Amino acid sequence: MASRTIENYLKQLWLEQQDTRGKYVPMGKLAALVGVTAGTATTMVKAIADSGLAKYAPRAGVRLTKAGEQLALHVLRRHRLLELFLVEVLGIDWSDAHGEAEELEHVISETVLARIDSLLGHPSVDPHGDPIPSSAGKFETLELCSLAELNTGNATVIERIVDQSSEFLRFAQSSGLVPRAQVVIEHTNPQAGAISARPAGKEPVMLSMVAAAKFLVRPCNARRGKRRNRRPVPPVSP
Amino acid sequence: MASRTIENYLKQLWLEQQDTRGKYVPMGKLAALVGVTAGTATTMVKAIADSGLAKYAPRAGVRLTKAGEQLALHVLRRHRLLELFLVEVLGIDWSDAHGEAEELEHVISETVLARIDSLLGHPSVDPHGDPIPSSAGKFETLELCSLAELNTGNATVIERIVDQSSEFLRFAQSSGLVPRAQVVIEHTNPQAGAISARPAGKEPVMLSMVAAAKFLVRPCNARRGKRRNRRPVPPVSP
DNA sequence: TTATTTATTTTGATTACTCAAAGTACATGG
DNA sequence: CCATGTACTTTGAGTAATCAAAATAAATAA
Repeated sequence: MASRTIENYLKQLWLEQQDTRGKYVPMGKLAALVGVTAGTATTMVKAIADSGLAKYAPRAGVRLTKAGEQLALHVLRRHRLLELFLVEVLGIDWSDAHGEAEELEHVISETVLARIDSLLGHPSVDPHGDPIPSSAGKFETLELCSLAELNTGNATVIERIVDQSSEFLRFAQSSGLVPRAQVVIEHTNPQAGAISARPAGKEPVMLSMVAAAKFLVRPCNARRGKRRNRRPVPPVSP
Repeated sequence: MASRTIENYLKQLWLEQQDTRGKYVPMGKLAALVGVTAGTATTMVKAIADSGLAKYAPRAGVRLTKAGEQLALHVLRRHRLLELFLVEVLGIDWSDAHGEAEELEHVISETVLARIDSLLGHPSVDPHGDPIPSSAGKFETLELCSLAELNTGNATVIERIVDQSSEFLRFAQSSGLVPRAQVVIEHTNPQAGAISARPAGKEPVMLSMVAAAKFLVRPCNARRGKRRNRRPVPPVSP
C-alpha cells in the first residue's frame, strides 16, 4: 500500500502529465503542487521511481508508469466520489468539498467507497463535472470546448468547471454558472479580451477570456478560424 | 492539534480510566490497548504528560488531566457519530463499523461532523448503545445493569453492548441480541455459570456469565443479595 | 565563449514514531 | 532477608518525511 504522501505525489503527477503526451513533469512544478521544497520532491520521486510507479530522469523530470497511473486513478476516483458524496448527501458547500475530500481520500476503505458509489447511483462526474475514473481504473473524458470559444448568440450547457479554488467556485455559483446550467453568449469582444454570458433566468456575467476558458460546455458550436488547441483547457482539477 | 497517534493514546486512556476513580492506568495495559511495545508507550506518555494532557507517575502509570479528558471525549464523539453514520446512512455492517470509524475519526472535519450529527438528528447513542459525548464534551451514561444480574422470568430491553469485536457482534446480531431488542430470561444457573435468554420472536440463546455481562439492559430488576459491583461491567467500548 | 541566472540535486539535520534489547525497580515467595 | 520474576524504563537504532543550505548542471545573456 502506498502511503498517503505517495498517493498525493501520484495524484498531482497524474493531473499534471494528463494532457502532455510523453512529456516529463519538472521537479519544481511537482514540488509546488504537492507543497514541499524541490529537494524533498527529488528524494520522494526517486523512491517512487524505485518502486516502479514512475520514471525519473535527472534534471528532466518525472512521469508515471502504467502502474503509477492506475494507482493515481484510484486515488482520483476516491477523491471525486467523496466530493460528490459530501455535496449531495451531507450538504457540504460546493466550494469546501474539495478540501475535505483531500483528507478523506486517503483513509476511506474499499467497502465504504463501494457503498458511497452505489448510494450515488454510480455517477460518472463529480460536482464540478470532472469525470470519475471507474473502479477498474478506466478514465473517459468528453471532448468539450470552453465558453471562450463560442460566438455571440450561441447557447450551450455548462458541463464542467476546471478550477477548484473556493473563491472561483463561490463566484461561479453566485453567478449561476454551475454544471448543467444553460448559458447564452450575449457579447464577445476579442479586443477587450472579455465576453458576456447569461445563465438562464439570471443576470448576464462579464468574464475575461481566462475565466471563460474555465467553463467547458456542450454542444460546442465553436467559431471557426484561429482555434489554437484541439483541447482548449488542460483539466487541472484534482 | 494532537496527532492521530496521540488522539489514539488519549482515547484508549479515557476508556480505560473511565470507571476507576483516580486510579492510574499501568503502562503495559495502555501499550496493549494502543498496540505498541511498553517502551514506546512510556516515551509517548512522557511527551503527552509534558504537553499537559496527562499526569505520569513512573512505575505507577498514567492518568488524563481535565484537558486530556476533553480532547479524548472529542475523539470519542467523532468515533461514535461516525459509527452510527456508517451503519445508518451507508449501510455498513454493524460489526465492521468500528474498524472503519477508527480511521475516519482522525481526519473528519468539524464541518462534516456537524452535518453528520444533524443528519442523524443529534443522536445520543451509537449502534452499540454507547453514549455519544456532546459537542461541548459532556458525557452522560445511564445506570444500567447486565443480563448476568437478572433472575429467571425477568423481561428487559437491551440498551447497550460492551464488546466491539466483529466476532462477538456477529454472534449477537445473529441471535437477535441487539440494542432495543426485548429479552426474557428463561433460566439462570449460577452453578453452571450460564443463563438462557430469549429475544422476542427468536430462539433462546445460551450465554456464559461473561458473555451475559456484555449486554446492558433496562429496566433493571436486579436480584438482591451478592451484587459485587454497583456498575457491573466497565464500559470498554472505544 | 564566458559569465550569470535559474532549476535541480545533494548533504546534513530534524521531527515523530517505532522496536528490540539491556538495565532497573519492586512485590512476592521461599 | 535474599532471590527471582514481572513490569517498567532506558538506550540505541531505524523509517518516513521533511527543510535549509551548499553544490552542481543547464540555459541564457553578454
